[in-house]
Amino acid sequence: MNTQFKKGILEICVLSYLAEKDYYGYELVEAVSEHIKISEGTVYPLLRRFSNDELVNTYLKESNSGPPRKYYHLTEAGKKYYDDQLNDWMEFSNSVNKLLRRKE
Amino acid sequence: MNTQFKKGILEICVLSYLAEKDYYGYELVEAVSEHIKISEGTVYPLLRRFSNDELVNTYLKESNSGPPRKYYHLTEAGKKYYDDQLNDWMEFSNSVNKLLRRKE
DNA sequence: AATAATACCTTGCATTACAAGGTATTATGT
DNA sequence: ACATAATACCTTGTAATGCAAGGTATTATT
Repeated sequence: MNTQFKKGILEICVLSYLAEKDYYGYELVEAVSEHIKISEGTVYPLLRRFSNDELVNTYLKESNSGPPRKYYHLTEAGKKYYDDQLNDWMEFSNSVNKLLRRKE
Repeated sequence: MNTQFKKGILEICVLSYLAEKDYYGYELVEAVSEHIKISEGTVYPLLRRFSNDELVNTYLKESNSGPPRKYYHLTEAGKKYYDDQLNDWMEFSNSVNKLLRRKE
């Protein structure tokens, strides 16, 4: 799959899950990857950015089957950012589809 | 509009026009920009790549209202590449939409 | 003669995804 | 007990692409 297509979209995908409930990083990799392959090397830096921009806050939680997990919780700013990005994406993909179907 | 969204897609947009008829660079900027803003600094390097990969061939034609125009013509390889890219894009955007609507 | 419009082009920057590497903990197989 | 796999975190360097900002040259307009 064309890697370039993913630019900017994987961010929305991750936010979409975080809008539902708190996730830890590894869990997000698996969840998103059910639909679109995303790498750990993509997710962790992305979550770090969210954290720096205060779109999420984080907390650690012990696991009984492995190392401790770092959970990410969407802030109000994060929810707003998600809504905005989602709107932009819808507009964008509509524009692309209109362009591609302009001959009909 | 989020610049990242455009990565890889503008290529398909340009190909979509070239699949119809021969265009010159400046004309492509205007045509695509009716739907999605694309810069000259994007189009010319992109067309250069197409040319290097032999997805297009080019010819010059005088204009009676300005400098000569460099036209781009899609090769057979270019058509195939366009079809493939279009398929990938459809698959990709379907996957994204499925992910975003998974809760319904 | 000066400005705008057309048409071509390049350089350097910003952004993001990923492969490939690493560390540490717990589970499983032998 | 020991080795391997699975889980879970992380970083570094590379590749790709879009764009702003610059440039050149031709023709049209004022």
